Amino acid sequence: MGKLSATAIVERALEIGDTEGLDAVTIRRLATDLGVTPMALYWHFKNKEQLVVGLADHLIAGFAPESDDDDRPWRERMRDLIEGLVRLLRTHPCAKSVLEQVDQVAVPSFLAVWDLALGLARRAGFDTEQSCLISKYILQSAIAIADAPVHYSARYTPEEAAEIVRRKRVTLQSLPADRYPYLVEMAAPMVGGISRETYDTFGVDLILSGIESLAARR
Amino acid sequence: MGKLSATAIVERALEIGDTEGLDAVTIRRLATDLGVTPMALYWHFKNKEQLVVGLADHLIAGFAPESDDDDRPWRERMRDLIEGLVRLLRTHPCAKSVLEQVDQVAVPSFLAVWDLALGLARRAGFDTEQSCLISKYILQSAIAIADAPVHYSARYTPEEAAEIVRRKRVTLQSLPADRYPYLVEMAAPMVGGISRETYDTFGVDLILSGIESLAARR
DNA sequence: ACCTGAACACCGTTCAAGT
DNA sequence: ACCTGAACACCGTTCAAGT
Repeated sequence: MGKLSATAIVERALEIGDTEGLDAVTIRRLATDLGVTPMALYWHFKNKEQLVVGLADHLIAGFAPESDDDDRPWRERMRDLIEGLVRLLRTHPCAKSVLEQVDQVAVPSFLAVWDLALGLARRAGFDTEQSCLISKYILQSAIAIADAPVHYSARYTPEEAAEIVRRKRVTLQSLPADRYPYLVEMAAPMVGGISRETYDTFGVDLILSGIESLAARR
Repeated sequence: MGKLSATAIVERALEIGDTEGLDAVTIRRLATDLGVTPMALYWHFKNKEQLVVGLADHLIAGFAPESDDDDRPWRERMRDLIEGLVRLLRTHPCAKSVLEQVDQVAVPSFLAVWDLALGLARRAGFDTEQSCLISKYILQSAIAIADAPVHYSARYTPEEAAEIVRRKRVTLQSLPADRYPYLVEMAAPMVGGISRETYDTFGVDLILSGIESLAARR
């Protein structure tokens, strides 16, 4: 049989993480779900930190940055990269937590993304320090764009999700309007009512145009 | 005497968080540090989640966004906001984790920052949805800028910090240069050798110029 | 090679009780 | 109002042992 394997563990962990949050992904929970003893997991992963590395690697490997023989201009390739990150973060609700918690240097596929971003930034004309900063900036701002709260779908039924959004909106709307005038006014979009177009195209434009306008200055 | 108080707990928690990481901030650890029983903390905070809310509120209240009677153009005010966030994240190594973990809607001073950002975005000419996205984007990209690994100083002696940076650099440099050419080449700045000027001025410019160039389009 | 059993040192939290 | 004691249900992890 060989029921247990590293990928089986990772896949179940992502299921739990996406539906119940990364905090619910625990060695013991994983073990009972897989019909096995908690200690069985320690043969496949040295410890929990390495499990999270496995999760991150699995997630990022899914949207593999295209190969080296890509002759398109850096703007297009960088847009692809950012859009890929945003899509990843949208598809997997727990990707944000995973990428925040993991030691990124330990994740091979993450290093590949990093390297790609560095190369593109260099090609755009930035120096080494600036390129380093830009490559971190790309991931972090992709998180900002993808972080719109549309993730309830995996975790709840549509009715439950609507109820949660409603409650959050009411919370914001019942704040003192003299102290937080804009929050009260914009409670609805703030809490999840943003259109796909706004955060997919406007959001990516926001990131890219900053990079482009600084690239033009050198 | 009244040794124990909410602010005393928060201050000790921030000391631990900044020097040993937020994971080290535990109810029980906090209690022994403060010479008290773990359960004593539950009188001051309903649970650990509320403690983290307290941490976030304390952190953000420290750099209070200026009052309403500020007639300067939105660019300047937004630059101040971003610089303040970056400074906060630099001063407190654990601020990043705190802001990532906390339920931001529950933090009063965070709502004030959010409201300010929303107002400035509206003034820049963005619509409601775009303004919501921008206000999230500002915090997240500030994290990207501030996240350069200069934080070891609080946790280690200068010699230890140098040793850690050296080891990380060696790790990057010993990667296969054919797969990660740029990472290997830029290992040194990537791991902490970025100059203050690059991430303080270039980084803030990066964020602002994206917003400005999109604002100009409408 | 792959998994189990028992045990250890840690968590957050509740609930009744003290002053 | 403010804190303690004892207990509960969870963690991750080690170590020796099984097949």
